[in-house]
Amino acid sequence: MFRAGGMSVIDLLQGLVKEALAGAVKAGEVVLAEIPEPRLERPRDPAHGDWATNVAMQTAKAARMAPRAVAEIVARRIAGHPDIASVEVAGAGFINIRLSAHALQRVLREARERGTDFGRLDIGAGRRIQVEFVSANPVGPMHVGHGRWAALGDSMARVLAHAGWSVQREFYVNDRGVQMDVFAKSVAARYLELCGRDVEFPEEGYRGAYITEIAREILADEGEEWADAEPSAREEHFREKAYAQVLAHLQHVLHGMGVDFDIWFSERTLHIPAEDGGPSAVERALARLKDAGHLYEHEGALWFRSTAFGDDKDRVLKKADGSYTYFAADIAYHADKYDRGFDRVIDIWGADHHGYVKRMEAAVAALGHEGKLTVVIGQLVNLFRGGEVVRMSKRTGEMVTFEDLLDEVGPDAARYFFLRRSTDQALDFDIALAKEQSSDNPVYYVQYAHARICAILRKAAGADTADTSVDIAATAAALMRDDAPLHLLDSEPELALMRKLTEFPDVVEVAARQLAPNKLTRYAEDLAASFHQFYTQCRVVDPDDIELTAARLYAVDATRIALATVLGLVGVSAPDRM
RNA sequence: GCCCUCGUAGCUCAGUGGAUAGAGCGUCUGCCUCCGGAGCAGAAGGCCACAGGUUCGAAUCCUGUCGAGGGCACCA
Repeated sequence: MFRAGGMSVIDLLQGLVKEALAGAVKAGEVVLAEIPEPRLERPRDPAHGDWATNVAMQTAKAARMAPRAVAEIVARRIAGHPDIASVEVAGAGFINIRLSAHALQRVLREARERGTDFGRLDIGAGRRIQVEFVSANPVGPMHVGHGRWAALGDSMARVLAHAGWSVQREFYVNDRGVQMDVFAKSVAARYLELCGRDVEFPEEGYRGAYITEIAREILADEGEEWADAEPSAREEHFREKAYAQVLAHLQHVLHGMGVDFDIWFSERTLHIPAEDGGPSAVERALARLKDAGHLYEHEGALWFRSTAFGDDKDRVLKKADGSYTYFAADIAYHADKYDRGFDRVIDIWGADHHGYVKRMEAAVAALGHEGKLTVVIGQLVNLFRGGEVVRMSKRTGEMVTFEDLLDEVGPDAARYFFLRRSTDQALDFDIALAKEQSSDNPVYYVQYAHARICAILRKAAGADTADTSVDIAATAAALMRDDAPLHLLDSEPELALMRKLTEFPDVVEVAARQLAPNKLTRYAEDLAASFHQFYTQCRVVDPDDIELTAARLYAVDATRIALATVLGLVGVSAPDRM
């Protein structure tokens, strides 16, 4: 693991510990065939130091020594380094390390100098990764779960990019199949009703009011000419009109939350013949599996032997009637992804699709890309309003859509709440809380810290603290002194703030590796808390102490940059004023 | 019935095999002559669902039981 740009604190410590252990081995104090990569962590209890490593426990067995004995040897070799204030051996063999104020102060320069690149890593090494998410059927409005998956996918994409991957966002459009037909029939039925015709609404049709809206628009645009048209022609025409309208709507709503896709991939294109008239993508994918010996025929259908790759049962790809299953198209779709050169593919699916994971992994393995697909299961969202469950009826189509929610709580609160829970947890979303502008609402807590910093900067620049016309970046740049005496920052709240800032690159790494954007919101709240504590105890702008003011302004601005950066990864705005 | 995910403070949830298991909300008590009180400090609150196992060490890994949600089509 290495990081673009400067060396982070954790890298420094890891290097120190490893060097110390290697030195001990070389000197014959410890006998080890292999030096492990030491793991550093922030202890929960501050009495255990700033950082701790359990490397002595990891190696004690192989070295045939007591863990504490190994720890003592390593500790002795680290002590005395200018970045280390103290080293202690504790407990079963932990090595507790306290950083010198000097080492902590360096993170402020790192943040200031790197700006929005603070915490940027190179663990992706420029490799290409695709995140496919939302992929809602273009037959109606998105539900709230789609909104959560949109926030998840987009934030994952952001944090992966920050970790050095080359990221593409993709939306798979299921624009063929039974649902599209039902959709078309539903619109046609409403249209005929509007024309005063006596029609029976399809039993399994979509009953949402939006269907009538679409029908009404077609009627306004094209009149009643379709009422007497041949039914199949009418349905095909309506399907395309309605599809285009819904797709545009999906794009509009997602854009409203700051989620924009690079590619909208049409399922239909997988079924049309190649440009040279050759076989379709689906046919090519099946041929590939067939050549590799993974297909067989049974009872008139063509099957994929997915059980050979860990699936529960084999799956049909081509039905007895000659048509392809959805799964066949999905295999072709994934084959296409890898053909496009992605080193890794992430699919975010709703919890209702988790039964589909094994077969998809089996297919990807059969195509020769084992291990390059990660399916993330996004759990659903339960809506509450002031503690009361918001009831929805699928039958009547009455529901609170994602768009409704976005209109009511706004994109910042929506995204922040969607990301606060781990991905595999069902989410209880309280609309009343998300709208509340108080400390009960974590998104405001974090944004308030940022706005508060901006107010301090305005104050320091001699402007009114509430003057919105002040350009914060320019103000900060003008105020900061490269020679600010950072060594004055040695009180506990100041040190705590700097310690928290040193964690940021690590948070980015963990969030990217675990595909866990909820680590970002948690960190944002921790950092905001550290700042608020600092603010309460440390007066920043003090005309009687120019030097301390310069140093604290430097720390405050480093915090502003870190807050803005982490909020950027979450996809939430960092307001100058609230 | 089989498969997947989840059971952690009154509530909502963090917790990458490590030390006395954490946060927010809620409850109770304090803090504004001072840069934004949308803030800060403190108190109370736990058999990490249960039972075994793995090891120096388990909320975390394995097995079983109980409970919650979801999935089990030649649908998409």
